[in-house]
Amino acid sequence: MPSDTAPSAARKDFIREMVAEDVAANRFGRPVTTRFPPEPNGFPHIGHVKSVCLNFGIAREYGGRCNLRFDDTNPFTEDIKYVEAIKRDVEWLGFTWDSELYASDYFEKLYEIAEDLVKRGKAYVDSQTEEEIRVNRGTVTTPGSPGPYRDRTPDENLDLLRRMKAGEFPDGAHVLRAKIDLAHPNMIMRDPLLLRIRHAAHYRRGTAWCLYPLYDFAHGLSDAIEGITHSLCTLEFKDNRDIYDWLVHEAGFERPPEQTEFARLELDYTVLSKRKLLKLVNERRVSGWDDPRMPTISGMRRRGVTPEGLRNFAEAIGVARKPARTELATFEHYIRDDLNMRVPRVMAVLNPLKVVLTNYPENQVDELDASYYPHDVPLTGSRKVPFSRELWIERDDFMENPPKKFFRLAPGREVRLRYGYFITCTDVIKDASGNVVELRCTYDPATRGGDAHDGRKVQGTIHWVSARHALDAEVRLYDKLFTVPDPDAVDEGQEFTGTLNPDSLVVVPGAKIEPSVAKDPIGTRYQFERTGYFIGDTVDSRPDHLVFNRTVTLRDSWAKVKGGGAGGGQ
RNA sequence: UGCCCCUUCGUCUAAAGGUAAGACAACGGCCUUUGGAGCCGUGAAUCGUGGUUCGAUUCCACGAGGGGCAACCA
Repeated sequence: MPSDTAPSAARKDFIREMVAEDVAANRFGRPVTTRFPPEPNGFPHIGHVKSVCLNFGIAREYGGRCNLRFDDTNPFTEDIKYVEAIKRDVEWLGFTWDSELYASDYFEKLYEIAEDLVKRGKAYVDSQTEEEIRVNRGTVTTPGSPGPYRDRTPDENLDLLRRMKAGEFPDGAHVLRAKIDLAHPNMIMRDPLLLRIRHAAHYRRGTAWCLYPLYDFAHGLSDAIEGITHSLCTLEFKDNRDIYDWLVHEAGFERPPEQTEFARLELDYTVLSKRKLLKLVNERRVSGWDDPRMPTISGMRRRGVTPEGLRNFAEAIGVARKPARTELATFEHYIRDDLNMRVPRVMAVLNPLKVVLTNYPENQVDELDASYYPHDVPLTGSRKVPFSRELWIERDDFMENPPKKFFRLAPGREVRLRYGYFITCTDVIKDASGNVVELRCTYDPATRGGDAHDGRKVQGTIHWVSARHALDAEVRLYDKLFTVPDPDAVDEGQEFTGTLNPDSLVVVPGAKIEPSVAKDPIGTRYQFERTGYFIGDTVDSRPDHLVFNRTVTLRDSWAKVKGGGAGGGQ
């Protein structure tokens, strides 16, 4: 194992502390074994990243194993396409599972355990309606009461159970319940349901099997069957731990897994419930599960986020028992931090303003050297960028009446064109309604490459592209999907979709980009100098119609100086 | 209203009875052919009240606040 994956002595989270102690004591008598247990009913998202990094990370750090197990116990909601998405995304994140397993493969084993429970009087077949079961469970403040079927004999229960399995009864006619205590202070323990009848097509089991285990019955026992040592799950399963322990004990497992709960990820301006994400997809609020605005792994991948950036983020936020909400700035920081060190810089003008260099020869073209990386990124490489008499610059980089701290182009002012020449604005051309439509500038031939050999200073450096050589591009500027930090916290009767951000996607159809990108494969990541990080869209970009997605903006300290809104963009 | 869990800078996470630390964010400066990056610096927290102790963020009690649980979902 490489030393850099070894658990560091300091700053271990409470789960790693526990695992380290268990390893030292050889508590389980087997290697550390964890699992990532998604239900295949949706695409995995940034919240799953936290869990994946935790489970696979711990297995790697302690020389153990981590399984990928699909908790596929509900035929109504699950689909093979989600299995495929989950596998692809976990691999893309950089993890390899030791075994690929399915709870649906344990249905027979689970059934055997169910028969055993019945024979020992620990479980019974209940034939109340769903409504009756709910009513007789009581409430948080009042105890439940036993239903009329609770005292059926083991023989009677066994007969019924076998006939349930044989498919003799319709959905909902009977359920198998653990016989524990209808007045238990923990609601979960009030005779929890174990098996229910579902005459439905399961994506793996087809229609041959009709007895589906519920989460509580399937999860802990699946863990135990697989020899899991540390079963890590989110806080809302804390109360379920009682039934987890009860079942693995009743099933007779030696040194069963131990469940430990941690706080799930909550991210500002983001929704992470699969139900809500599905709704966004179904109602076409987004283009699909992989819409770059989605917090799904596939959406973030299409947006240009890297696996390393995601992993660094997951490590940075840590793991604890306190429910916690992370600021978007934290996420963006780790994404930028990773991109900064790896992607080439190119020049693209999103909102073009024409510049004519009046002292530059009409048909001359200069090929300028431009490094792909700034001085402080330890990567090398460069390309040639064509320079000519007519250029595009960013409209925001010119102001006719600039305020005090504006360092860019203005009438009479000199700026540096990145990797090009110093230019000075001599004339401002306007249309009939007074809009600036073109600038006339002069360039200084002695400043080729951007160096003033006489020691002259300019305050600003701006990006540009040669008008004649520029490629047209569509640029998609993505911003946060919601306008409020906690879109889940809507008033009673309100839909969370009411806080969707109408400007979460701004399409810029007429961007101009330097020609060097034509040779790069679709899906190449760049920094557009002074603008942000972008990626060629893997779905819609074509050589004759380039499309770039903004991954994240650069930090924009000018936006703060200027006042006004900060540079947007998750 | 019953049971359970949680509470440390604005945010996230450390400190296992002994100087409250780091990251993100903020602010100031330096540097800069990206108003990027980097570097340096500043401000910023133990929910409250008691108790145990030489000493409490840590242990205990009570209170307050937040969260979870009453699906044939997971």
